Amino acid sequence: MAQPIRLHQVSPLKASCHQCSLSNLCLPLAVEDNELYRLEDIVQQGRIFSRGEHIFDQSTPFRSCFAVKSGAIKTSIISENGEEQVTGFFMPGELVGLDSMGSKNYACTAKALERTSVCEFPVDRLEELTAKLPDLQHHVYHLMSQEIQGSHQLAMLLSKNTAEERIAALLLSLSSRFHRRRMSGTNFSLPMARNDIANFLGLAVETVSRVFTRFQNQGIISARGREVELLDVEALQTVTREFSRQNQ
Amino acid sequence: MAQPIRLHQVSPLKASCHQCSLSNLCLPLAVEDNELYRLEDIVQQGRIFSRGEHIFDQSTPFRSCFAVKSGAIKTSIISENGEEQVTGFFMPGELVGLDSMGSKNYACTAKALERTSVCEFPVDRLEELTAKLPDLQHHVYHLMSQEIQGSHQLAMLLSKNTAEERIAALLLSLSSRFHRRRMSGTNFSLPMARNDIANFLGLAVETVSRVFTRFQNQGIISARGREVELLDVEALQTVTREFSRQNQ
DNA sequence: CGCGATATTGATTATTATCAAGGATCGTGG
DNA sequence: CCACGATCCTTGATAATAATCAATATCGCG
Repeated sequence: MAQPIRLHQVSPLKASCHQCSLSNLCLPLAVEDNELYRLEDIVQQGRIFSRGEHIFDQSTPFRSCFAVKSGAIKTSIISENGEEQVTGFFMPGELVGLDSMGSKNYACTAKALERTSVCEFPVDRLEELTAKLPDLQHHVYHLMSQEIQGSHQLAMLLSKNTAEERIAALLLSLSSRFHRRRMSGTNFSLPMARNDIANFLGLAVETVSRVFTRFQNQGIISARGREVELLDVEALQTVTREFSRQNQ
Repeated sequence: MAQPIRLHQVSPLKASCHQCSLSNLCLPLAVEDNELYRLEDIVQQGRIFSRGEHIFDQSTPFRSCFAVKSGAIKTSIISENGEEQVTGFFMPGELVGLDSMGSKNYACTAKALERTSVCEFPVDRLEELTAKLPDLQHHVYHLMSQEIQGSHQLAMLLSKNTAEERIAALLLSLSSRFHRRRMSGTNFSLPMARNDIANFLGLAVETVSRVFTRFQNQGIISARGREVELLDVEALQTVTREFSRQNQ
């Protein structure tokens, strides 16, 4: 039983999911230890992208999903007229490209927000593997449904909430995602520019700026550029719920 | 080979995908004829829901996906404060519940907009079957990714487009979905109330009403209640692209 | 036929976009 | 290491789209 595992680990091109600190967030989460070699077998050792580089481009042939190992990625769709909509931010341990599963071409463009390393899962191999490992298949379904749900939440945010509520929600989301990686949930560095935040939340950059300063004046956060400190998480949570108070 | 098929078809509780007029839109689309019995084997003959009835409720245990056979369904999520967001409309041939795949509970509530019949696919059996039929697995991935993409498009619509553009886009979407079923794409009956349209598109009901009358005055559509006729499809398409013109 | 739910229309308000300008920060090359 | 340009961020003034408030009209159903 141990033999085949070793055999696969020796290849320098294969990632070692066993040793990855993100294995409890990423796909290995759904794979038994003694089956992990099968995942390692299809993973391609990640390239490193520097800030601004594209991991993949919308409408080019869909080949792989990518797990973020370090850094951060933003995905966006471009409409026929060239209008961009940021559809998501992806942090270490998160899987990019699920919105293209089962499609011929990538449904969006993925861009590194900072120096970013990724693990690559070729989809043909991934589909083969999910057919063999029910738990992995279940997990992929789960991740995809999570992405649908997240997108629905975003739609809700966009159509029902004020600028302050949207930004509070984003800050809290980032906070919990940092926290999950055992990093500070109150003191972190935003991987994205104000512009990306604005686009993602359906706001103008100026509005984002104004809300940041308003939150600072209220002592809820402290921000210098991309460095953010959440001084009053409860207040932020209140802001996201504020809407409901007024309406009931 | 023909024997097992017959054997399964005789059960009165099993749906006959073979004979279903929607088999080219629904899951059978991805299953070979000689494997179709396996799908029929897990399908539960659809119940019929009258207008307003719930097919399933958010936060109750996730058991099944449902294919719409006739009628129409709306899905919506309710936030902690009771705020509702309509997340989608489902027409015959479309699959409801994918946003809950891999989850313990339903992620949304599904409600019949009119008298609606459905086919039920229990997820445990469906997951088993997708593991055995690679084409079906691929198709489910495809449908889920389509739902992610649709949701991203909605986010784009909500954050970047005017009321007129949003409504034009919805009308065109419905038109093409009717057309796909070989029904008129220019003369149909809206399955949902103005309220649902408004909620889905992030608008106030009054705004929806106003846009409808504006479109009528411009001779683009003709509407009496839920009966709609698209008089000038090109004009509608122009409206959805109007935004781009102005910005470049 | 009548009631409640749904839809339309009008007047006013408010949130956020847009326009405009200045200030900070970053990265690069001299 | 500093200077430069470019990008990014902030702040202010004004404008516009759609929400809200309010009232009436119509539809659908029992």
